[in-house]
Amino acid sequence: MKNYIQDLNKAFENRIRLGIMSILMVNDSVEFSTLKEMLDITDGNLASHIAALEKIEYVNVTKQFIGKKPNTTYTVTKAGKKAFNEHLDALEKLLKNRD
Amino acid sequence: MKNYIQDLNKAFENRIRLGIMSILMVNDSVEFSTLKEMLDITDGNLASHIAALEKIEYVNVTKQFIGKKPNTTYTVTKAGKKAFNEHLDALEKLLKNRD
DNA sequence: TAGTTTAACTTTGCGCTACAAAGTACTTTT
DNA sequence: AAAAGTACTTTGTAGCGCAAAGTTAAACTA
Repeated sequence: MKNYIQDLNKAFENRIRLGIMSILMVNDSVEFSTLKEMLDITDGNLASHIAALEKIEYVNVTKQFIGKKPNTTYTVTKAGKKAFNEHLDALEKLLKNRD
Repeated sequence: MKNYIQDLNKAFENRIRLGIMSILMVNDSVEFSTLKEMLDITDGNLASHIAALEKIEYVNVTKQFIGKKPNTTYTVTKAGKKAFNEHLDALEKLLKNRD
């Protein structure tokens, strides 16, 4: 049996980061507040997980003003998409393995 | 968007426990040493993860002697199978979600 | 214009987790 | 008698996850 466990990405082990990525993969751009609501977590917690994904360059941040309000949106980077897809492939193989 | 994140099982968040379960799901009974080799981790680490799965009754342990050697084998319980399948369902839904 | 609110953080602090390494118990092999 | 094998348990450390509180800057509010 090949060891697909090694191919799982540590960055996506946490459920919240898994959630962030799965949302960003199917939405071009998502706001901080939207993510916060979807995931139902505290803003601090979200910020720290996003920061982790930003640091490894899986997620891009865009800060702007919409009207008078600050607005932060996130997108997944090319590297992030690749890494996430590889993670899903590894997951799939791991779980379908029947040696 | 329904929050499938909540349906993910904390017990399976760790990659090693995910690996243990995925192996036990498709093999009736697996030895300690086999698991250790397949997962390529230290025996202490494996023992502690197995202990966690045992404690919540997702895994059964059987100790016996084969010839002169002690032999410990593990099987997944009914509850373990159910929990793992539910976890996989949640994963699938989370990742396929396109709202 | 002082005080409150909103958005998006950052910092703090604590409890929990993961892991390697070392120690243990019992047995077998040398 | 000593070494090795099986399956742990214990120890110690570093890191993580999270809520809560603190921060910044701009914007309404009285």
